[in-house]
Amino acid sequence: MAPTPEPQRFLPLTAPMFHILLVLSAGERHGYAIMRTVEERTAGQIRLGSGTLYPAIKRMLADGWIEEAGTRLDPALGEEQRRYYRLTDLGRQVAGAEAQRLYALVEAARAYHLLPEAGQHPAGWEGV
Amino acid sequence: MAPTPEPQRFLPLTAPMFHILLVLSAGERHGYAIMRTVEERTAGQIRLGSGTLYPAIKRMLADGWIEEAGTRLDPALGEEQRRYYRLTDLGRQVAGAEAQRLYALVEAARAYHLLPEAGQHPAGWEGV
DNA sequence: CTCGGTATGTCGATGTTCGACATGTCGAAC
DNA sequence: GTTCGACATGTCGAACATCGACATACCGAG
Repeated sequence: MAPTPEPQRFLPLTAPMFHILLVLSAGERHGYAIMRTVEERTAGQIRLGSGTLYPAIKRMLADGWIEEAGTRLDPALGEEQRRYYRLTDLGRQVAGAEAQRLYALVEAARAYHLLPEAGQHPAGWEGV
Repeated sequence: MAPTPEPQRFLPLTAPMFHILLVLSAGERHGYAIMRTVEERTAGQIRLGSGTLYPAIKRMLADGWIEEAGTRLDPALGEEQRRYYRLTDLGRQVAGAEAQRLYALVEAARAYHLLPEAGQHPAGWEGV
């Protein structure tokens, strides 16, 4: 039945790992841009230090969740040493599987009245 | 504005910790019952070993998320050595804050098309 | 009387995060 | 011209949590 039963074996993901997959799902980025985008997206609430980010990238490459999109020599920016990464199919599947896991937890939390009722957005949590 | 001392400072929670809070939010339980309830609730997908559970309980007690509800000598069960725990107000707040954090991540995942559109439940994920 | 389930707990190995440090470039301010 | 902050990548050690295995003990069924 399941064409790809694999991505679940990596769950659960840690928070930093999921945040990285999340920003990469929106497009290619280099390491520093991942940091900044996460910080921006969460209004400064989540900050990835380089000691978290770069080892995480290394593991994701090794596990085939992401691949290098080429070191770009941006013509407008001198010759910067930036390493760009993009999600692989597996990476997107892992991110999707983790998102479904989180979704199920949120539903459970609602059932136990830890959250406002379905459809209602709690104030101040629009985009973390 | 915040009447209580920042439950957010404990976030993010690890998966085992949140599962424990989740089952305790439904009522008092002893350690072994927590294990079995989590396993039951997730159709056997999540299993807490005792090496995860008991140290986690110890930390939660120390941080005031849970409190001992008394060692019960169940009259029908001889004198069993069971330690019951219940959520404190702080524990419920921490669980709620974590649930909101997860909710925001799910919304972000939806915005990035990692999940089916709003309101639709992906098949086979009703209660994990 | 042995086996499986209940019940609590420790131990060591492993893996991840976190903050600090290291290195180097670039443009703007002074 | 040099100092400063932002960009950019990376390593290191300490701290912490999980995980599976092991330890202990009681109980009832077969």
